[in-house]
Amino acid sequence: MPDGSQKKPSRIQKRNRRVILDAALEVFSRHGYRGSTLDQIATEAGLSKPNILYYFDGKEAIHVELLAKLMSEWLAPLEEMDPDGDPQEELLGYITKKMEMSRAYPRQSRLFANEIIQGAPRMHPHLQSGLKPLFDAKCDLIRAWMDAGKLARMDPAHLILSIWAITQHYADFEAQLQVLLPDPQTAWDGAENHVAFMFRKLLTP
Amino acid sequence: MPDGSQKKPSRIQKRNRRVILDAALEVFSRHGYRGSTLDQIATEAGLSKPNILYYFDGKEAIHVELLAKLMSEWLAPLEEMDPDGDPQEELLGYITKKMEMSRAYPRQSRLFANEIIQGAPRMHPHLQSGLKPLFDAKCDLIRAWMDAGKLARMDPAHLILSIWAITQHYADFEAQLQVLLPDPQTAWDGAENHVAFMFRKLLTP
DNA sequence: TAAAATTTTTACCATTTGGTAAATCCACGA
DNA sequence: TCGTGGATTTACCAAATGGTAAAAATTTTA
Repeated sequence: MPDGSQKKPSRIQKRNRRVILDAALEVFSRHGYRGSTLDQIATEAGLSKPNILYYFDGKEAIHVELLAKLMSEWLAPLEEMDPDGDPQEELLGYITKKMEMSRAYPRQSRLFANEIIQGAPRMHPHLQSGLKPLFDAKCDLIRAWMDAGKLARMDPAHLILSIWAITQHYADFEAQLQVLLPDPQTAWDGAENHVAFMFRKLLTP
Repeated sequence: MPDGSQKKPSRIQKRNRRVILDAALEVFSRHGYRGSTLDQIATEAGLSKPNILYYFDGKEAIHVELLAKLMSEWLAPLEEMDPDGDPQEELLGYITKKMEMSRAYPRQSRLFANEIIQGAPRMHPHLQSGLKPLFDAKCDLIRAWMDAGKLARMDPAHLILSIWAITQHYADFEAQLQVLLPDPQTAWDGAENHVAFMFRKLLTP
């Protein structure tokens, strides 16, 4: 009796939960929570709808699990920013990593964007308890770097927000990009170059 | 017999179409196309569902009309960028105007974001025919400014994309912002300052 | 003011949606 | 190999959804 149980998951259980979550990510990231249906997810997963409800307590449970997973994966690179490293290299490294994530995992980025645009109804607690403390800590770190004269002085909070804005944009607005910059390879290379150039110039004291 | 007809609209017709479009903007911008229902729009508009279908051909027709309106309003400030003005002031003026629009009309911004994130199914032609030519023209203009040594050299396309990314972010991710920067007044002032500072430094040769 | 036209409501409908109960299938250890 | 518990399907619901037909109410016009 799976869904939210605590027993050790069997091989088939692990496989199907993974398949379902992957299908759900595909669907939710495109249509948002309310715009997605269990039937779509079931079709995408190659399973029947009741079969999906055998593994998860319901539509919302799947969404919540995806968001929780997203949160930890998405925050990791920010956590890794080293207070003892070179400030500019640490920040630029973070920016590069975020760009790579946008390119490699656009679905996660869109899942997050959808949730936030819709007012973060299911993610609000996670933002408060997970994101906020880390955000504040990193703002302090960046401010300290600026105080030490290692970075140009500016508002650390808005600096981080700009980084998120630009890196996420390339994932979330892919459809627009494909119209404006038809060759994806050139577009991504150009994007990474531009973003690195932009923030290097901005951060240099 | 309204909906898509051509006769001169009566006073009551104009008022109700406006009320419906405003309600639809509220709902679509929050939940996306598929996540929104006619009942929600009807409630928000203070009209009955059949009454709404008396004024519009259907759910999709409302959405399409909103997107068309959005397109022209959103492109105007970009069009106004004057080739004969001072390059830095023109670009910074555009950026400021976009920030003001994000603050004043976050619903339009979210409507657009939702549509693009979902793959631009209804807006793709508009992007191709409306946005793309203007985008290319402004890229050429900016490149010419750079060639004249008036702006730091960089990829004009990605410069414009960065501007859009950051200005839209403040509208679309309002829910996140409210967690990270709880005082809205301070947040917006800080945002406008930061964005102006950032792009001034970036653009200065 | 009465007829004509427009606007709104009432009463539906077919389909979709999230979800359930029970029957059936199937893998695997004794 | 056979029984047992986990996995899957079948057959359903009740509610929600986009939409329609026609009656009723209201406004405009002659």
